Amino acid sequence: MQVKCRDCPLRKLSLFDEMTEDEVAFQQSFKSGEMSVAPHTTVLMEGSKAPQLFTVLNGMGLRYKTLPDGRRQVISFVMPGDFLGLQGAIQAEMGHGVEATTKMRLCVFRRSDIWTLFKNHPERAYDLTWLASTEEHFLGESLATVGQRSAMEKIAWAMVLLIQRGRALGLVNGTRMRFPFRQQDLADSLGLSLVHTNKTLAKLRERKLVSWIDGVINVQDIEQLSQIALIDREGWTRARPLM
Amino acid sequence: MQVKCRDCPLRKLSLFDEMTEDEVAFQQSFKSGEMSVAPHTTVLMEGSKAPQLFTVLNGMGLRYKTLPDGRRQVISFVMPGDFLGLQGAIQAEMGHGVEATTKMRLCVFRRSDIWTLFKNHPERAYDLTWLASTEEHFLGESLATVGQRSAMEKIAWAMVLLIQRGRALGLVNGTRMRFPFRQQDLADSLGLSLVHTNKTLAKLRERKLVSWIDGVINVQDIEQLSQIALIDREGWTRARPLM
DNA sequence: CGCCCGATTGAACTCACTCAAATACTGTGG
DNA sequence: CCACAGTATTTGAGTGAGTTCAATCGGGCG
Repeated sequence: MQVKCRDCPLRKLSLFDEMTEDEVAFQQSFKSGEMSVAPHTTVLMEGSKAPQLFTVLNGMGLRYKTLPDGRRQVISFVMPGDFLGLQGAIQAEMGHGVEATTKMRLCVFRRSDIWTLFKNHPERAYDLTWLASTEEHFLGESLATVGQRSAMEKIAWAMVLLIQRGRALGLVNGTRMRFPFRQQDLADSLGLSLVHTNKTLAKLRERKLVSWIDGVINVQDIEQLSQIALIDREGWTRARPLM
Repeated sequence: MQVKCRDCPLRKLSLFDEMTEDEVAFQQSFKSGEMSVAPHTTVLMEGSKAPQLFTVLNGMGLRYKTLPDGRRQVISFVMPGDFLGLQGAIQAEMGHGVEATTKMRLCVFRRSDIWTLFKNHPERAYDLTWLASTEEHFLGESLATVGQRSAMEKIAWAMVLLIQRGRALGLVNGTRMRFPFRQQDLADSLGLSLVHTNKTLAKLRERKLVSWIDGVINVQDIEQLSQIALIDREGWTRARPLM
């Protein structure tokens, strides 16, 4: 029932780099299985050293960190094509947890094979570094947003980036995208309270810039949203490796 | 006048991994020179694709991102042993800028040699990924701080982490460490205003937990500071690679 | 039907921000 | 050696963006 790497639907997206026959073959051998999880399952635990690495085939989720007193920071939203668990494989342990918000299908790799990859497949090792480095880049953007932007700017920023990402993944229908999270999740990702997030979303809805109703985001005016969010250069549409 | 890698003073610190003869030799061949810069020099420009990579030999600086309207987020403080420019080498361009706050001496590497490294030195390639992944980890921590902690918690958190890092680098004298930044820099790193940063520092000084006067931090009660900051596990004292 | 969870709205509060001005320090030129 | 300008720190006062508390609404499900 498992998808062969050569038939992987994700590879067809222009968002992802072309792969050589050889690379596909190696990737296939690297793959140790698939995993399906129910909504609200913890895929990787904060602080754990998981024996596995994952690539998200479909479904959405989030990465998060919790403070000892329970406050939670959502680090990023997880979408198809995302590679999970690198920190746990390279470092002793994961710096954040990952949970599947919807049901999710994941491609599973053995952590212990990582070294083989570095030893015998330098292009793929390079790709891994690319991924880590890109993640770092994106976290820098998030940090700037959470640290410097106002609530209105934050929400607009998040909406623009989400829709851009969704578009690159073929998840956007016209101006609409499924977004199966709670307002609390968005609030926790931007360092805002739930109430204020709700009120700010209401304002953007009234102004007919973006709505998020019944789990569907509808971006009506991405130009103006980008302007509010102070987004200049184009976000993450560049081709990236797929593991 | 240049330091040979085998004599590199940083390598003597227990903070950094042991290196084999072979690794030292390669590192030496990878090294293309040294660079000294005056205080307040931009080492890497935001959005640029620099042809060089650096390891900081000594001096301090900061990584930052600026919004189109001038607001600035300080991403992290740069200390000796830090590896700079990986994003520019792997991605098309740097996601943040780097400036030397004090005068700084840097070890210079050619960006174009990166591929050789992946091809012929898998252990070092692994180390590079380690660094990127650790940076990501740390940015996650910062994000959680900026997004979730209160001003008092933020400042306490920053002071604890800085002193821990300084200690690992042998920059701490008893409880004191040189910290050649402006309050504005700390404020920009935590998403606080200058004024509030100043007042919060004053409170911590009155309570005799930490003082920061004349460019010197004096941590008087790290226990209580850690408690305020909600820091549980020990920070970054684990051994790391040195490039 | 009743329960639970998430979204929504109103109201009061407060933490952190902005504005403003004084003080302290450093380097420069006369 | 002093005057002056520019920069960083400190302090006070008033304001406001965003928080917290609280209550209601609405849909899905057992």
